[in-house]
Amino acid sequence: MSETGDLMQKMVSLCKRRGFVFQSSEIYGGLKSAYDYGPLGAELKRNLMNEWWRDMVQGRENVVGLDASIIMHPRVWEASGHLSGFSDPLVDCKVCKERFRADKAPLAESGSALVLAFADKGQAKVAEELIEKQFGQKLTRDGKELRGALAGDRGYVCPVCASPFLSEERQFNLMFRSSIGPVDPLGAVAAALEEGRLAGLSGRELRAAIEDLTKPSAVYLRPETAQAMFVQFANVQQSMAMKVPFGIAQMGKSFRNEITVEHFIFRSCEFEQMEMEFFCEPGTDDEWMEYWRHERMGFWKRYANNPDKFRFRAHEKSELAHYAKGCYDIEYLYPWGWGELEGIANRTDYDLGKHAKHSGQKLEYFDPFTQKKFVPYVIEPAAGATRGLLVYLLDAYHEEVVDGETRVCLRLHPRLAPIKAAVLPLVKKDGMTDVARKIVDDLLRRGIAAKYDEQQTIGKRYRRHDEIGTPFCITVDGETSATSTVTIRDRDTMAQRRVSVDGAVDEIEALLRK
RNA sequence: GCGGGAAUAACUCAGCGGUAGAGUGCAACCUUGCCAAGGUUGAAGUCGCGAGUUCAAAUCUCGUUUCCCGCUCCA
Repeated sequence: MSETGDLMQKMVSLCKRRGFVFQSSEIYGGLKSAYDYGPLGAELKRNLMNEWWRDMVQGRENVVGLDASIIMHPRVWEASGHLSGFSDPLVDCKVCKERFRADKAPLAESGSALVLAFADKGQAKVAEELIEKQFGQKLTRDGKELRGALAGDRGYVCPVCASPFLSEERQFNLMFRSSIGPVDPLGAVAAALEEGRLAGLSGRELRAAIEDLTKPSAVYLRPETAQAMFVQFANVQQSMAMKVPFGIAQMGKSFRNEITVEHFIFRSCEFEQMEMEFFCEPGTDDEWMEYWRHERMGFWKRYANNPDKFRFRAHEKSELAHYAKGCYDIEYLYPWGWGELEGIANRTDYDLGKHAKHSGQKLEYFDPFTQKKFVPYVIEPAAGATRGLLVYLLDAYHEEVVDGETRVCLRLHPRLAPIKAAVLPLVKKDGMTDVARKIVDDLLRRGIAAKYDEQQTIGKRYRRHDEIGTPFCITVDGETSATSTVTIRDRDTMAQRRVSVDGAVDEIEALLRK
C-alpha cells in the first residue's frame, strides 16, 4: 500500500484514539458519512474557525458577520436554482450502467422491437449473459448488437445501448428536505389515498400529486451558507450603513446529499463552511478577485508546515458554474492527490439579481458619491472548515525515529492546537504536584487551554502530548523548589529551557502570540 | 450507483469449524527521577449486525450496515 493510504489510515486511527473525530452513532453501527468531533477535534475546529473569523471579520473594517438560520424560506432555493436544478428524475441502465435523465432519453413505444447496440462483440456478449441471468430473457446476438428485446411501458430506453432494462426513476436532489410545523405532511397523503383521490395516476403523476400535497410544509436545510448573505444584503447594508465595497461573512453548517461521499471527513453530507460575500462595484470585480484569492492563500499558508502543498487552480471556462465569471480553487495535496479546500468565485450580480427578481424587492446599491445605482458584483471566498481541519491534521502529521522509537508529532500551529500547554510534575513528590497545579490554574485564568498531567512517566507524557499537538510542556522538577524555575519544552525540537515559575505563564502567552 | 477489499479489546493485528489471543494503550500500586524505563495487579470483546448450514460458526453461505480503494456522478 502506498504511503498515502497509510497516512490516511494513521490519521483516522489517531483521530479516534485521541478524541479528535469519531464515527457518528458508532454504537448503532455508524451513520454513513457523518462524523462527530470529539473533545480535541471540537477545540481544533473552533480554533480554526476563530482564526478565520478574526482574520476575515474582526480584523477588517469593511467586513461584517452574519449568523443566519439553517432553514430558510423555500423560495430562496427556487431563486438560487438549487431546487429546480436537482430534481430531475435519473435512471440507471442495468445493462451498460449508464445513468441518464428520464425526460431526455430516446422514446420507444411500449412493445416495440429494440436493437441493443454495444461498442464491440465482447461487450455485447457480456450484456447478453447479464440479461439472460438477471432478467431471464434470451436475446439473439448479431455481432455487437442484440435483438429480441421489447420496450417496456415507461416510454423510453437507455440513450447509450437502447436497453429497456432500467432501474426505477429516482429523484436526485442534493438538498435535505424536511417539513416545518407539527402536522406531519404524510397525513395529507394518507387522507388523499384513503379517499381515492390518487387512484389511477401514473408513477410520474402520482409523484407530482404527492409533491403538491407535501409542498406547503416543505423546507430545506441550506446546501450553502452563501444564500443568506445575499438574502440579507439590504438589511445588513442599511443597518450597518455599509458602503460598497464591503463583505458579509458567515460560518456554519451546510448539508448536501452528495452522490459519493469519500475520504473520511473530506466530503460528507453534513459539513461546515466559512464563506464571505464581498460586494463591489461592477468593473472593480477583477481586482477584488485578485486581492481575495491572495488573501485567502495567505491565510492557509500562515498555519501550515508545508506551504508548497497548497496551490491555485483556475477553473476552465467549461467547468465554470453558469453564474460565475471566474473561479480559483485553493487546492491541497491530500494523500490521494490534489483536491479542493476553498473556492474563490466571481459570482457577478447573478445572486442579487435572482433574489431581486423572485422577491420583488430592490437589491441595489446607491452610491452617494457618484449618485449612481447599481447591483453589486460579488467575489466569494468559500472555504470548507471541516476540510480545513483535515488539511491541518494531515499537514501537521510527522513521524521521526528517536532512539529507535517512532515519535509521532502533530506539528499543529500553536494557535490551532487544542491544548496549548501541558503542565507536568516530573514525579509525584516533593511538592512538585502543587506547583504544577498552580501553574495550570494561572494558565486557565488567562484563558490559555492547559492540562495537568501526572500519569505515568515523564517520557510517556511528552510523547502523548506530541501526538495531540500540544506545543509546549512545562515541567516542574527537582530544581524548581530551590531556584523557582521550571522548564518549557518545545514540541517540535524537544529542546528545553528554564524560565522562572512566575514568568512561565507570560512566556507561554508570548509564544502563542508569535 | 457500479466493481473490489475490510470489519475480532480503546488502537494495531493474529486466530480461519471444536474453551476468544498478543502487543500497545487504559486503571491501581511499588520503584524510578527528563524523552513511549522496570515490576506487580486489574478492568476490558454481543469476534459489525441479522439470518442460514452444522452436533458445534469469530471461522462456511446469504443478506445488511459501516469504512477504505478504484470507477461513475458532482450548481
